[in-house]
Amino acid sequence: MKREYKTGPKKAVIDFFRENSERHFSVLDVVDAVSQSGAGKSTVYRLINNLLESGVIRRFETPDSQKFVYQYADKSHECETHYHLKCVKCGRLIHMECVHFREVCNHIEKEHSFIIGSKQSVIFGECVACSSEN
Amino acid sequence: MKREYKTGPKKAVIDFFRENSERHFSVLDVVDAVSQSGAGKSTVYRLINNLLESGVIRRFETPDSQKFVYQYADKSHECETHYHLKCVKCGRLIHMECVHFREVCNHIEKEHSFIIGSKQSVIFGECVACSSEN
DNA sequence: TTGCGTGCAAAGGTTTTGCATGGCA
DNA sequence: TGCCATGCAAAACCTTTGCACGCAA
Repeated sequence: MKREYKTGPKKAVIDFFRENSERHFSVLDVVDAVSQSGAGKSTVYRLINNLLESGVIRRFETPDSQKFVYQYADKSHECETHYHLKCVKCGRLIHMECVHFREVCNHIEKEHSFIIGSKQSVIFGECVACSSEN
Repeated sequence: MKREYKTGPKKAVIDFFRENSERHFSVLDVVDAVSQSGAGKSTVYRLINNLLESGVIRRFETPDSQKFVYQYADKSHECETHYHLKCVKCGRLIHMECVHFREVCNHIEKEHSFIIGSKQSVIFGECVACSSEN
């Protein structure tokens, strides 16, 4: 049986993600952010992969770069049942409850023969704040 | 003023994407596929970046791997105006015209204050063929 | 005391870059 | 002939791995 230890680096990484849950970071951003706590690079890589697998954080692609970014997955949200909008400008993730959207998903499943994975799908666009800046 | 040359490697890469427009490939897949034509690795990298920028191909993330894949962007489809479903199993890209979906996008823009970028957003899920396999 | 988690350094893999050459127009 | 595109090799980068040690339980 597998035990799990509570350690400094693990706490540092989780805290960092939680305290900045509105934003996303590349692995190296995180390495940088927690380096003062003494956590090494490979540990951060290992932790991020663990957290990703256990669903504590989520992974996103960025439109411009080749790198992935990671963001805290707030478990207080019921992410199984709703949909996600992500602003390509500021990175903000919006958890959207929307009956109409769910109805359309059902429609797509019936009429377009496609089962939408709401967990895997992120709809990109621009949030109010960013679009009003233009 | 910038001229553009018609060259062997360029033709090989574009042809490969066009002839396999239903599927997606990593850069190294393409390197492999066109290697017989004599095209080198760095050239393929450069070509893929060019084609991506000019919109001839599109980039997708893969759910499991750290690598991106690329797929021919069929210009005969009016991708500005419709939506995209992509099967996470087989990679098939479905160009969906759907009035209901468009209505919901308008709804989201008005009520949820979020402007959906239909070009950037890909909805992941499972196509009929793949979901009936289970 | 046990064995998981860590740090360091090295290895592995992918992508980019520099530079001389080749070939399209 | 001019200059863009290419191939090769090296460099730059990012990520994973091996191993010995430290530390939580």
